[in-house]
Amino acid sequence: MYKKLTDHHAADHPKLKGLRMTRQRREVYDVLMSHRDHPTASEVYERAKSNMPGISLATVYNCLEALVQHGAVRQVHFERESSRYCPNLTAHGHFQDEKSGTVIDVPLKKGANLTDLLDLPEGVQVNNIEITLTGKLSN
Amino acid sequence: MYKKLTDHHAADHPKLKGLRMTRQRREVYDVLMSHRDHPTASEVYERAKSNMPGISLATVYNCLEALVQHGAVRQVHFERESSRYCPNLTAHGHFQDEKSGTVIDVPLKKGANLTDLLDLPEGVQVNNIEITLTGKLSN
DNA sequence: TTGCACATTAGAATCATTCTAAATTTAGGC
DNA sequence: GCCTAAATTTAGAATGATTCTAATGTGCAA
Repeated sequence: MYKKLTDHHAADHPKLKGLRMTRQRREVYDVLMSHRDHPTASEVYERAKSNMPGISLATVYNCLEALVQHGAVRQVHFERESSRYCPNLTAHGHFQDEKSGTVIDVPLKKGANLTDLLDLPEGVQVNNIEITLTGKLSN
Repeated sequence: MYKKLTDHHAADHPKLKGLRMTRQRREVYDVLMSHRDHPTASEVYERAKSNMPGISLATVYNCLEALVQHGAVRQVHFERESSRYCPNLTAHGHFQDEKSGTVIDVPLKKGANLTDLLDLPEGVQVNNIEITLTGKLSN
């Protein structure tokens, strides 16, 4: 007998409709929702193992990809570092401190529309935007 | 006898002051300035070889890094694809067509200041900004 | 409850990039 | 022009994140 998959979890988010809900995907999603920092796949793997010791790294990659595909989670990239994962679905960018590597969300100001600033060619359809800043967090 | 390094080249750009100018760095910089698309290191390598058959891929990586370090060239990243290199030093973002992979510059509108849109914490020092868009180029 | 399309898994494979250590070259001082 | 120290180039090995493979397991619609 397995744990019933209908128990309440963070994973009951509307964005997850249509995604086959396995224990592993639920666990990976719960890890992202509960920490809300910007973990890499390996960090998600380490955290997921504490609840689910048998989960594999390949599965963590698979689950993260499925969640990204379904728009439940966003991928964040700095240079060519490991991808990081962010469950914040509002319009925002990311700032990384050069010294510590810490990543924080950078909200867009209310009513701000990035594409207003950009001189895009006619007729392009934009599906994804990433805004990444790096620098020093002065504290 | 080598080709004199004082011959006129695209590489005489002011941003190159203070950078020891080797034949290889000059060649790599010339490749970037003359095509102005957004080649990967391997693409730069292929192009550089036609003028300088003995150049190595490791050297192309080294030269690109030196140019980026000196602010003469910028690195552009889409997801975790190979880094691409861009000699356009004005404030701009990049758009990648999902089908062809083509990358184009996206200028910021005149007078636009990205950080006006962002809700940055007090006292952060921003050293680099990347704006990357992906989608479909409808033509 | 069952069937099967889809998921998970361990380990191998891939591939961009960095590292290593030896040979070469640059730029500056004479 | 020549010499030297320090920086650069080079081929090939190493690294490391991610993806692939093929065998096993499972969610869920009927």
